[in-house]
Amino acid sequence: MFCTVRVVKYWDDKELIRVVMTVSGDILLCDLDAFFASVEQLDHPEYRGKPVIIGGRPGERGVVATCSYEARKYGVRSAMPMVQAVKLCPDAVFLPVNMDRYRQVSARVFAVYDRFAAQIEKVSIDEAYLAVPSGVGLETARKIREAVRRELGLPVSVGISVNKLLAKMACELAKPDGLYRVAKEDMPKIIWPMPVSKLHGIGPQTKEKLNRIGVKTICQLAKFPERELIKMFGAAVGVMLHQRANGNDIREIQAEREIKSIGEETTFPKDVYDQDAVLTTLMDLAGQVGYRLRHKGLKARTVTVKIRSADFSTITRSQSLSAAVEGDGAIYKVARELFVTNCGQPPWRLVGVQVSNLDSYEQLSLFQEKDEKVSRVVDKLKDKYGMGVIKRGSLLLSEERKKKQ
DNA sequence: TCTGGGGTCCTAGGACCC
DNA sequence: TCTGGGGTCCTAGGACCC
Repeated sequence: MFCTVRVVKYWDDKELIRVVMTVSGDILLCDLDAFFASVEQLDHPEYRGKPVIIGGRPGERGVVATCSYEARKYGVRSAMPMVQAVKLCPDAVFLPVNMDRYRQVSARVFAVYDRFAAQIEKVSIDEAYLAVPSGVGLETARKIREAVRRELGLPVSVGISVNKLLAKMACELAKPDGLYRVAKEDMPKIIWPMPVSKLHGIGPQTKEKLNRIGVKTICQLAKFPERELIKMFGAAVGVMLHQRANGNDIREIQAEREIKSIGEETTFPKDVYDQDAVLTTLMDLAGQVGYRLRHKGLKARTVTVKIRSADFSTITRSQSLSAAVEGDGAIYKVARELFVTNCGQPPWRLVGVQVSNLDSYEQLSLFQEKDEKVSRVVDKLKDKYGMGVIKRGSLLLSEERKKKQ
């Protein structure tokens, strides 16, 4: 990036070698406020100023994906069960997730970011880190906020600091619709008094564990002996906690990120007792995963199924293959086998299919050719007529039933 | 009050090889 | 009869994030 200082520290002879890197230059975290809700309010002026809750259908299984700040006043939060959101704010506007539309708007926002920074890391549909030269962070943030507001009508909050962690935390302070800069020297005054749960990377479990040993604030964590943290959380996590509490973060801006896995899962509207019905869903999911895999020009060596029972207990079972696959049928074959041998007793609540160990595309073996040719024809139909046009699942399943008889 | 769906990274044990 | 050390891969689960 702009300037790098490395300090290599040997700790306890040879147990741990730590590298601390200071990167100079400003990091911005741009986060679109209540993104899905903001887009809906933009597209539907009648929703403006009202509590808007986006997620699963009220009354069915599902959670809140995003809600507008008006809804947050009632205590509604992301990831909250829909049933609870309805109770808290029954008069809200409830909307389903319209991901295609949000992706469209997101692309236009990122195009604006592109004009202001050479290095951009897309974190999610509504969040990105930008690297800009040292000293221009604040000015760039103002321009970005102004441009996104003027050109797209959306509020975006921006955190500015010297690394990703502090930029992220600055952004939390900036929300809603603001900007905030945290200098490294501000750590003790601004960040340290906060509870540990506010530190990016500390979730409910780690918070509880820390609280039990009397560590409640980020300041206490920063001053807690690192080797004790390593004993409690393992080397990687222990060091990470210690570094972050002290405001150190060596993660760089990654413009291109390699895809590690592709997965699809479904929670049934009602628990399912019929194994064949689950297998039909599994086949459908395998088809969706295969479609995305091939579209990225990838093949997978590992297939994983996820099975959640009615009592919410969840297991995953995976199998790695000697040769990478990309065909719907090949993925399904492994997933089916894994499901049948591990599914336990009905009813089931959720099934999922995931592929990992990804390789870029290579020559087909004769053995795989037929399945993959069929999958490609199906892809073309889906591209042309939409995802619902054809389901190989029903076709393959009926063949399976014939075999059984 | 029941708890989505898409991911990433880490841990830990076991197999296997040299 | 007691027993190495390092490395890599695989598997399962868990924590966390958006």
